[in-house]
Amino acid sequence: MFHLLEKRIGEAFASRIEELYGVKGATQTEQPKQSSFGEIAVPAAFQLARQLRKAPKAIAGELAEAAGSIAGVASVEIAGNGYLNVRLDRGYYGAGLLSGGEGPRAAAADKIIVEHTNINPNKAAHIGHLRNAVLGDTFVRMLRATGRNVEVQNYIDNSGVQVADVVVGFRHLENKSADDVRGLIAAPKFDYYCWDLYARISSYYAEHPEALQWRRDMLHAIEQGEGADAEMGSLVADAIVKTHLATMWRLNIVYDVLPRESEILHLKFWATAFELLKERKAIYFENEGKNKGCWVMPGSAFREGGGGEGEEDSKVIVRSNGTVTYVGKDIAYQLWKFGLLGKDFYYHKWHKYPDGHQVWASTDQPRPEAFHGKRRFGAGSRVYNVIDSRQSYLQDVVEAGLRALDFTTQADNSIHFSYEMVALSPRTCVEMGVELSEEDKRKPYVEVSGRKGLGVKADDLIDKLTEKALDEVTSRHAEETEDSRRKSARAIAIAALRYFMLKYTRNSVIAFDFGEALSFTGETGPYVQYATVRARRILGKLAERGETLPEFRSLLSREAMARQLENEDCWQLLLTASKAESAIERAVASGEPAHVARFAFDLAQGFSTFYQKFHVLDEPDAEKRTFLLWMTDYFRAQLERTLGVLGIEVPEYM
RNA sequence: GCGCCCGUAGCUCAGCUGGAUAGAGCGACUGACUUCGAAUCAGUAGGCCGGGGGUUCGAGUCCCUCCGGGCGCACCA
Repeated sequence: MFHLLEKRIGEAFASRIEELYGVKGATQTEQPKQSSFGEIAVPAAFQLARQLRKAPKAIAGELAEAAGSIAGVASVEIAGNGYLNVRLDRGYYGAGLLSGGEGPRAAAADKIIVEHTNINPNKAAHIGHLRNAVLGDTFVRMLRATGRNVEVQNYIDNSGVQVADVVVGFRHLENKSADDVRGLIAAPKFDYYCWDLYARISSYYAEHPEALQWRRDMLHAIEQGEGADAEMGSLVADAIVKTHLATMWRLNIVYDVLPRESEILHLKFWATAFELLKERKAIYFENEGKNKGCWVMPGSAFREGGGGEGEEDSKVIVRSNGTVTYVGKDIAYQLWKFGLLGKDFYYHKWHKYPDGHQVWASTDQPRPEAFHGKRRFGAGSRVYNVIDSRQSYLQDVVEAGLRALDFTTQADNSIHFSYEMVALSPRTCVEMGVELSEEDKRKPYVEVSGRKGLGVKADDLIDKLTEKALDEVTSRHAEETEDSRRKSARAIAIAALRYFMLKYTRNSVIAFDFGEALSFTGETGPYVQYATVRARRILGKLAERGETLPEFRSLLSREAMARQLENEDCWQLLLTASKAESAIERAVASGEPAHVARFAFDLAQGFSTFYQKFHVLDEPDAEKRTFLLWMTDYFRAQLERTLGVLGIEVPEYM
């Protein structure tokens, strides 16, 4: 509703401006800082002042005069030195909300691909990965909530160095056979086992550089895809991917398809991309200098303002030994995402979630259960790669690759959805018993490192949060069964975690601190849940008293709405609650899930004041009581909807 | 050296494409549970938005510069 009026008012003034001054263009609207100024402000007079060489105030006067009547608008006033402040017709607005407002939106035909999570399948997920997955998943939910068609991909680098290292660990440090590893996989916490093993082999390499030959051999064996080492590699990678999906499922995060690097290799995606790059002269063969014998992309392709004719700035795509680098594979993969490669994977069913959702994984052979044609993956019109900002250089190269191939539109639609890293606060390091170097102690935060095994594992954090939530729930609801209390505790823990990961904007470094992450008061997920639970409770009490929810539409006429909304508190609260659509749309436009989180908090805060101020069920005046009940139900619906976009569930009690 | 990001209240952070008197949470201090649940609410204190220039009707927001901090800049992924 608010969204609708913003648009209508903007358009109305745009057409008046064109009529009066012959100036075309969209007219922007704002939300005034002070509620006493009205609901929507139009600063158009300031922009026009320069072009027309006229005082803003005079222009504002003429515009206000010409405004005429706009449906839903009560008045237009001139304020300050040229603002146009619009006051809405409260009865109209309330009645509009009651009758369901905006109507359904048209479903989009084209597909947006969001790639997120992308954890190396060689160890347990940690908090850094959580930020990626929560950010990606929430953005997906935002896009879907606003009618977009989205496909979620989780790229699995199952044939890279990190997997190879863990297999080297099993083979050379532990002398394990494939069956030994199968045994470990069957036992709990295989991902934790690998976490430690990975740290061990990393430090072994540091002390015994000659052991790096093991890695090279292993990498080769895994890439070939044959032999005992390759078997162990896929065993490890597949098992770890399963643990990652399980961890993410705890957080309500699911995927549609898992494209795997092994298939990119075996199906020769790269070979096709390579031919294309050569043909269109996006890369060239270097005959001299330090990159002699390599295929490279000139630096001028991806660096601002060029500079880069020199070899210093160019990026190797194919090494002198003929193997392709990571970026090269990524270019091939990106081409596939846009359906530009002329090739596709085969797929098989990888995993079915408890709710029935099916995840597919790529495979290099046709399989009986594979599908054809109809529901192909990839071939999106826009691609969001959720990857931390440290990789922006490589992302620039990938984009430049598309551009060099003349896929300009696709390059423009390749979006690096970047975010800053999650580090550890020094205090948290101490709590975890990590010894810090003198240098690290002076830093504001310490970087997480898989190689050093330094980090907070995702499952540990979720467990810790759940236990704390369970304590809180138990202290209030000792009468409930353990199962029931655990169920609430899980929802609360996930809310705390997801909200914590979302409340910071993307390019702010999070210095992870247990104290802050474990907080359930103030601007947190549980706070928002609490407001929702309370709203539901009021409606629940109504039922307990033997009453049903009134027929709002017949009982609350437009006049009744107008009467009730004369109350300034009610009006302001309703206004806040009705901005969900507008807030989500704005957050999509700015690519900032934190804005949705912020809105959820505002909403919850609004309801909390409402709850405090009005005793709904004890209200003696019949019309007012009906109105307050409607407000309660409306808040409940908006809270639930917004929490849904954040991937947060509402517990029955807390 | 080059590129990107950050610097706003004691702490952690918001501030949408420049707009009216810069906002939250935590922490501190006052108050409010016989009430639809206090994981809450009402209130107080706390700011030269890192410094300095500029652009204009107007700058936390844009440009330049300096100072502090972080991250990148491999024939690693």
